[in-house]
Parts: sequence; structure tokens; C-alpha cells
Amino acid sequence: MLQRAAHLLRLSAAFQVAHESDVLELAALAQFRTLPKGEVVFNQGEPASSLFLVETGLLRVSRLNASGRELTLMLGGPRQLVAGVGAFAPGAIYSASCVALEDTLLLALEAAAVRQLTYRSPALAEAVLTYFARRHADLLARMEDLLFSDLNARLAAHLLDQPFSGNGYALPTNSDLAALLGTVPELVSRKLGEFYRQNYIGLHRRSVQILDEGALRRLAGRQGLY
Amino acid sequence: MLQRAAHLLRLSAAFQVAHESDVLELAALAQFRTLPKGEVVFNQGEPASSLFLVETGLLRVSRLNASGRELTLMLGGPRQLVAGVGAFAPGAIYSASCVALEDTLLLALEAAAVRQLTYRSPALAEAVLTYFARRHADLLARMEDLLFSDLNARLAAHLLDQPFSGNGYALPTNSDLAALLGTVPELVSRKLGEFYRQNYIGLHRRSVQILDEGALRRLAGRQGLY
DNA sequence: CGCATTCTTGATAGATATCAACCTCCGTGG
DNA sequence: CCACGGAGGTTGATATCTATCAAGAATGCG
Repeated sequence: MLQRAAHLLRLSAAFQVAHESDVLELAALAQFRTLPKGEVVFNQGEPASSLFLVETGLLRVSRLNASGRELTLMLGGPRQLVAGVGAFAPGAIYSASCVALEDTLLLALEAAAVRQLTYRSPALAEAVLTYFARRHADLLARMEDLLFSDLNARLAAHLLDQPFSGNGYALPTNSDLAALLGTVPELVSRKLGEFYRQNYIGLHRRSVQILDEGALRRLAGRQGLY
Repeated sequence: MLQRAAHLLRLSAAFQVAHESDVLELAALAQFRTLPKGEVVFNQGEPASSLFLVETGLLRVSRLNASGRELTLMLGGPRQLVAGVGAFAPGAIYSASCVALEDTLLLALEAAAVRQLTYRSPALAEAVLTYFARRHADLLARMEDLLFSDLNARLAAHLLDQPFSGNGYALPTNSDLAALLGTVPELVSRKLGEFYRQNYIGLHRRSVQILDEGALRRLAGRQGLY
């Protein structure tokens, strides 16, 4: 179990370059946990007691705003760290909520312990600081995208970024897509319909295939994000 | 000079809780620099060789997007750190540009040296990590605000957040305000006009006074940001 | 005083959000 | 096996907000 935890830690982008002894110390503090689909991992505003590394499954981190709209900040799949920044926040309060979108197996690390270890180990501090800086840059890019590109561009970019394994990408619900793209379900439905009618995509039973990649790239107008 | 640098470092939010010996080491690496108003400090995409601590004056950090719109990410006044996150970015590339909005006196710290020091000193690592986490949370709040509140709310919040020292807040140009609020100059002009006509604010020669704080708070619909 | 920048304002276009109605699909239980 | 119910999807009508373009007015600086 400890070996498995160490293995997962070594694979993660956040801890990748940390020293081996740090990895082992982290692994000793870690606990595997299984979550059924739909389970809440943490809620915005709660004390940030843990951070999480996904082994298998998928987590969604999102913020719910006052008027009921939801914005998905990140999807955490295998090897991804969730609540990494939150665990270092002053006051250590989660600034978003997290739910399992699928049955998920994850490694939970106690936030306070990780903080102490990180402060003391140069290699770990380097890994974590670099990870934070990257997340910051990603967030800036995302913000700019949400602010300055229109929904056609965001949806096109999202579709292009899906790994089209075999035949088609199974769409999440329109609500979920809307939360990812920063809009509402109705507009997702409309835009998907438009793309379909213009033969940019094939669409059958919530399974999408890209038919005209050039057109989508033109709409996206930039390198992929999401 | 070294004492002055150390003093400034101790006052900054980012390095505040660091150990005294770290402060002295940082101070030894630091150089004061004076910039005339309008001077470019760095440009997006350049190698991030330095980070900056403002002693007096004002810096603007902003991103210019493909279609020519500008978004101001932060204003760095006295005691504030600029490019702190960028200096730790993988590849160490500035992810935004920075200009002096006023004549500015700042302390320049060599990024590579700061990184090394930060990795090695637990107290400094803690200060910097905490600072990063706070910036991350701030950025999330800003993003949500730009996405989900309308311009009335953003402008009202901005006005409420100004320190109304004595009689009135001297507005920056409409372009500058637009970059702060994520919109275009014309709309800033219109909204300011509306607020004035409804007697929410007094407006004379680019100097604003709040006349109806309640109305502005209602528009803002939340605690201040900006 | 004249020039250049910025500000203001109207007209208009376009994108996004909202509300409501209806439809489709799918699983469940009678 | 079929009927039912509910969640999610689609679509139209409409409102609102934001952006754009262009012209003229105000302002400040040399």
C-alpha cells in the first residue's frame, strides 16, 4: 500500500521532481480512499484539511456563485492533484467544492503535514512552487479565454481537446458542459445543434465525432485549452 | 541601502513572516531602481529574470489579448510584490506585461536567487507558498466576478473600493478603467454617466464622490473586490 | 491658440441569458 | 410488458447586456 502510494506520488506532476525521501514521507502520511460517483469530497468554505491525488476516476472542482450558476475550475483525472493550492491557503479554507464524477480511488494527504514537509524540503518546495506557478498561468489563460472568446470558440476548443479514442466522445450533460464553458445548458444545446447542422460534428445519442476539424480550429482561433 | 531594502521586504505581505536571516539575504541580492512614468518593466513572454517590490509609485500588470483588448491583472502599489508568481514559473517566462503608471521606485530581486533561497528556507517557503495560495484565491474571485457580474456591479464595486481620502477619487482614463473592469472605454463612460444622472456619484473633472453608497452597494451586490 | 488625446453620445449589431413549453429517453414498478 | 414519471434535451420568443463604429465635444498641453 505504501509502495502504491509512493508510485502514484512519483507519477504526479505536482510532486514529480521531489526528492525520493520526500515521496516516502508523503506516502507514509497518505491514505487511499474510495468514493462512489456523486460523492462530495469537500465543499467551498470548509477547512482545508486534506489534499487529494487521484489514482483512478474523475473529480470535478467547481464554484457555485450567488445566482446559482456553476463554474467548473478543473477536472481531476488520474495522477492529478486536487486542492493542492487550497491546502496552503491562509486560514486553509477550500475556495471551491469538489465532487466525484465517477467512482474514484484517491489518495488523501493531510494538509498540515504536507505543508510542514514542503516547507522543510527544498526539493519538495521547488516541486510545489513550480506546480503553483503553472496553475497560476493556466488560470490566467482560462480567465482570458472565458472573458474574451465567444462561446463558439470555447465550445470548438473544448471539442478539439477531447481525446477522440476510437469512435466518438461521449458528451457529459449539457449542464456539466455549461459549467465547463461558463454558460448555461440551453446555449450548449443550441451551439451543438449549429455545429451539427453545419456538419462540423457528427452527433448521435450524445456521442460526438469531429467531421470538419478545420472549421472547428477556425472557430477556436487558437491553440486548445481545457 | 541594505537596511532600506530589508525594511521594505519586512513590510511586504509576501515576505512578511519570513525569517530575519532570509530577509537579510534577500536584501543583499536586491537593487533599487527608479522608473519614470510610462516605462516598461517587463513584457509578456520575456524570460522572468527578476521580481519586484514597489517602494513608491504604481505598476500595472496586464495581459493584451489577440484582439487588442487589455485586461489589468493587478495594480502594484507600495509594498506589493510584482511578478512574484511568474518568477517561479516553469521556464520562467513572464505571463503578463508590466508598466509604471507613475514615477516608481522599486526593489528588483534576481529571480533565480530568490527561487534558490526560497527552496532552502522553511520560513521563506512558507511565506511564499501562503502568498501564492492567497493570490490564487484572489484570482478565482476576480474571475468569477468578471464572468458572472455585470458591468454595473463591477463598476460600483470598484468605486466603493477606492479609499476616499478627503474629497474625491481622481479617475484614471476610461481606457485604464476599462482594462480593470474587463470592458471597453465607451461603456465606462456610459455607466459613469448613468451613475451621475441617478445621483449615485458626484462627478466633476474626473473627480468622483460617492453620493449614494447604498445604491452602489445594491448594484455591487457583494463585498468589494478590486 | 491650436493640436492631440480623451471623452461623450447615438445608432446599431451581436452575443448571451431567461422563460416557458414541449419532447425524448430511460428506468421503474405495477 | 406496458404505463408512468422524471431528468435531461430542444426550441422559440424575448430581454438584456455588451461591443462597435462614427461623429462631435471637451480637455489639457505645449
